[in-house]
Amino acid sequence: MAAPPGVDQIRMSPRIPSPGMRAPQRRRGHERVAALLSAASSCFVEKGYDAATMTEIAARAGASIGSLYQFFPTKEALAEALIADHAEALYGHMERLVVQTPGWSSDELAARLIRTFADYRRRHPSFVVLVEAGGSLPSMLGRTIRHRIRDYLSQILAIHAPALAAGDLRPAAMVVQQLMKAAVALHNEQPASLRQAAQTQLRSALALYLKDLAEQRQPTA
Amino acid sequence: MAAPPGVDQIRMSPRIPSPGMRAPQRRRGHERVAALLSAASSCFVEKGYDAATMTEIAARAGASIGSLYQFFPTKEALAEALIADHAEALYGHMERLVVQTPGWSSDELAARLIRTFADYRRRHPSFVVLVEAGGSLPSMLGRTIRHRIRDYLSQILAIHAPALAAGDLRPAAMVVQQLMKAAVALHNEQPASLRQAAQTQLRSALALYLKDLAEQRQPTA
Amino acid sequence: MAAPPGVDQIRMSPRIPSPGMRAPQRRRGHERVAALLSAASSCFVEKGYDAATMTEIAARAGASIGSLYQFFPTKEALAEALIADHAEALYGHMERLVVQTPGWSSDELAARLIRTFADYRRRHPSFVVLVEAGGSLPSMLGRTIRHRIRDYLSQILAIHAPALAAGDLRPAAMVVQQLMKAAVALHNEQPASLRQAAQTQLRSALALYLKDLAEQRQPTA
Amino acid sequence: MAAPPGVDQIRMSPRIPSPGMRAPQRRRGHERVAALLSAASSCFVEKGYDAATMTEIAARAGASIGSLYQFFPTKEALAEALIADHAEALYGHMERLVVQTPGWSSDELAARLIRTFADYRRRHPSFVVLVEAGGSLPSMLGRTIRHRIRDYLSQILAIHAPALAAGDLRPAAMVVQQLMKAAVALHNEQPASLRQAAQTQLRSALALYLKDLAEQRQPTA
DNA sequence: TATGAATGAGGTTTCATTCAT
DNA sequence: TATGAATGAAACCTCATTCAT
Repeated sequence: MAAPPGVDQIRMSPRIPSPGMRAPQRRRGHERVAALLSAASSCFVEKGYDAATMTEIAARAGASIGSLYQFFPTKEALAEALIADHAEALYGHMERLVVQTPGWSSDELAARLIRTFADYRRRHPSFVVLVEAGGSLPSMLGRTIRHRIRDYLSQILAIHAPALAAGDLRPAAMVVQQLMKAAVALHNEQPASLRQAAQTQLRSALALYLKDLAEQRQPTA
Repeated sequence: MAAPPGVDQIRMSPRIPSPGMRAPQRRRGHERVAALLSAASSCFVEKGYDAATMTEIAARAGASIGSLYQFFPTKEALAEALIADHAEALYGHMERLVVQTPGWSSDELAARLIRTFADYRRRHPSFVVLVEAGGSLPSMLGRTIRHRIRDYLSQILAIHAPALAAGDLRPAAMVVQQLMKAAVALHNEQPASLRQAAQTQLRSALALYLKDLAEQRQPTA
Repeated sequence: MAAPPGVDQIRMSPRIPSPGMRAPQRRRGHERVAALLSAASSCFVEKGYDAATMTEIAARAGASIGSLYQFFPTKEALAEALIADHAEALYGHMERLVVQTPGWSSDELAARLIRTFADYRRRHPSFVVLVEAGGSLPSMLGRTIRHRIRDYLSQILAIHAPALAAGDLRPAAMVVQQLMKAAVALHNEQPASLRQAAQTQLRSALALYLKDLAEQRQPTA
Repeated sequence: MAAPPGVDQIRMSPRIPSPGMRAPQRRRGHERVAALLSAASSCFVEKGYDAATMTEIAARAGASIGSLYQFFPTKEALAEALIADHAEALYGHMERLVVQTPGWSSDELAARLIRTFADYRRRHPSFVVLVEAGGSLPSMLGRTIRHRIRDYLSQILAIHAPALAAGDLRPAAMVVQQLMKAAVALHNEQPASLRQAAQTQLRSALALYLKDLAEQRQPTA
């Protein structure tokens, strides 16, 4: 189930057309779009949003530049289509986590959260690149997604630490979110042994924090 | 003592020229270099490394494009000079922290670490932009600095958690480093009340982790 | 059949794309490429390789600068495409000379050689400029072509002076090649009467040399 | 007596100031000028007239750019000063040849001519570069020098071939001049064995031509 | 629809030359 | 006089985007 390196897993099934993207009408069109998104993804990962060029993306997809613009009217639209695709997948993961949270200890929850995000980042490397892309990609999508992820995390925390004051929910979710980013960032570290040790440590830090949240104010009850 | 928004604090005293930068030799030159670095810093912060243009940087510094290139032969050299300057300041902070660590509890250490990094990021916003800049800024400096910061954190942990197994030192330092990045990232969040609550939570998470490290294996003693 | 002054004769038929040049694929593209090569040729002749600018070449061809770079990714590639075209023509002339050599006296051979080169230079003025261009055009093509021309001359000499020692063939060819360069250079001289007289003299010098080569060691036979 | 490679032999003795060059007033100035000319010479040889930069020339001479412009108000003036110096040396050689011509056979004359020019080019490599420099160096000096050399050659031919019709003198001188250029060009050829063989051949061609000139119309007398 | 050609503003960088100290 | 800073026109080249076939 591993993706070829540098190529994100993009849904090839009929997609909800993102805004700014013309919906392909036929089978042939779908293949094109998938190839274009895949090419875009690997370009963005390898060179970053700014340095990736529409011409090269088209070439890598075996398409002409005109063809690329037929489906994605701007570079930004292309990036946003990718982000939207990736976000959809991430939302799915989060929803599954929310459902499963009730049965988990802090240790288990910590492990699942970190594994989910680390795996996601391995499978969707371009997501990170695009969401972190500086002022050059002036999309609001990143912000929206971050907030939605934060919502999922809030739900999870509400389940895991039911006694937590309502006002502490979002700040805690923000911290957990940052720890997820950390888990993702650690994936770049070399050598592998160090990376794994660090990930173990991070899991431990997260577990401690989650346990603390879960125990908070419970004596009050 | 706060810097004007978007303008990093740049040393105006005679600088150690970074590699690739031509050193000014007259007073006029030093002033120019300071103005150029300051202009560069704000441009990079506002637009990111790629989108910032040499032309605008020169204009903002009230200099001609030729003047800019007199001292910084490439855009990359300019960015690296900035990074090097900022890194020097950061090293200074870290050294002070190392010295002070012995007297601190986990709570105090967590608070100091987070405050140091959050303040630093407020004073040197361009540092973050440049160190995180993607493939477009192909400098190795970021890597070097990250490793050196990690060294400082290892020292701090060795003092704070003397019983920690030597092999766990660096992984733990990596985790702390990621938490510092988190503290820095939280500085962008709005509104302020949420940001402060999140920072409190982060401090708590870090304190828990540090305490856990400090207590580890101590029963053995 | 004379070309307009300063404009080389460029093949308008589908060209073999030189290395580094993107091949046009539509009719419009072929016309563009021909216009661009022609404009480049006259610019190079008038100003030399260094002083000719891509901007002016594009303008002279009635194309935008982007169009120029679409087909020739660098100034050097443009020059090399020109050189390669011209070289092809020159090789054709040389092959015809080789075939005809057997029937000629030294006087005739001298006249034909000189006429061939002088005519060629009148029709392909940019060839000379580009092949002699100094370090600024770091192409290896010039070298290659020079050697190949020398090979043709060696063949001609082997036919014309069959008794010549094999080891003397290439040195003699080099001398003949230099005399060809001289014939080409004389084309710049003014006034015309002087030029013609000089060319007559040069023909005579070449004829003497060829005759001497042809007679060499023949008593041995 | 060999010059360091790549550095022309420039007169260090008080020089006749070229037009456009301010005469240095004192000893110190002379050294400066000599260093600057030497640096310029090697730069021009290595990179060609266009690619050589005033900044690098100054740096190589251990001088500041301001200092360079103190003595040579433009790049062109610098090149012309160099040319003028070299030309002076060449004129000296030619004058000595003229004086010695009467005693020489055609073979000897050919050998002497070729040796003179080949040696000269080895000692003054920048002369060739500058005189051949294309439209970028719009000096008339090259033309003037070429004509003066042609005059010397005419004198030599008048002595060596006294029966030659007056109208044939200059055309013949032009041909000899081209052969000298050939001798100079052959100096670049590799390997050395081939170069020497070619030079022998060239000497033979020149000798044949000179002998022919000398014998011409003599039966008439 | 698909393709490749066309566009041109704008980016980085160079360098001869001038100027102020 | 000597130095290094300042200048800015202009060079090469890129690339998102549009157009014509």
